[in-house]
Amino acid sequence: MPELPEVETIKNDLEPHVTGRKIKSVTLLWERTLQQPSKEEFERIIKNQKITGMDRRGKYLIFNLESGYKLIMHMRMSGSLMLGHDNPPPHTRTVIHLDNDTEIYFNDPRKFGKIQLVKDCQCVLGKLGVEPLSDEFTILALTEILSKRKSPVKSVLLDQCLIAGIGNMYADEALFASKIHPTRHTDSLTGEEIEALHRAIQDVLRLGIKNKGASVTNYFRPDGETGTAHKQFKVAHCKDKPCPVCRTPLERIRVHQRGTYFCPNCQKEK
DNA sequence: CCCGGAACCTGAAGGC
DNA sequence: TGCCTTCAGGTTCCGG
Repeated sequence: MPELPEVETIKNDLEPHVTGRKIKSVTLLWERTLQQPSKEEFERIIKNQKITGMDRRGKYLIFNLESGYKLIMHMRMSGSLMLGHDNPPPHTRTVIHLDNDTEIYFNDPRKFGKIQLVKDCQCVLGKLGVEPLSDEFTILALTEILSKRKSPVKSVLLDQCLIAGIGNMYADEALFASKIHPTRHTDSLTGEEIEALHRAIQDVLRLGIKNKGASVTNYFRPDGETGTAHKQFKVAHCKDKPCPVCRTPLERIRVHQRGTYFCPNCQKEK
């Protein structure tokens, strides 16, 4: 499931191959992937657009087009992008044909992924919260974010309106690294714990990017390689393994409707 | 505001 | 082997 480090990796891998290229056309193989505008309008607007660069915001991937339009993608659960020449992998939902005979394949087995073509990003990205690796994400900013909710701390980390880009895996990793139980309510956290959480969020995301993302399920990089971030996960998807710190068997519970991995010894409920 | 649950989907995994 | 059920979790929407 692509989260911030996976999307950042896709962006970094893809950008040098597509910047300056012109989009000849786009083939929609599963039309519901396109959220807006209509198919006809989309195909008309995108034709012959030059890609001037790429950006990421939260878990969204953005292709900047010469006309000012933005092609925005969200991988949701199982989406990935691949580069190739006339060899779309199974579950390819959209093909972007570039002017050098290269093709970008939007591959998405579960069909949850979304593509949008808009003039103004704000209608798509406007509600997103702070970028956790930006200068704006200070300890004070996190303190204010946490004070806005009285829900379990994991729910807050997953709320894209508050902090953009953290998903299930990196939320668990950040909570483990800061020794905070995932169901702890935000109003019970001490200043020290908030400081530790702030650091942990940035650490786990940076490490994820450094390792080119985590390939736990469907995630592949555009060259078909997997990332290696999951190999360094301490708790995410590690049920019944011993805690790397204290050897207590890790547990899996359900928080915010998500499978949540944690160490019952290192991350006490109170 | 907050929470729980359903919907969107398919492939993998587990039970029998 | 094969059918069946359950599970995986990002986002949106809906009801309480």
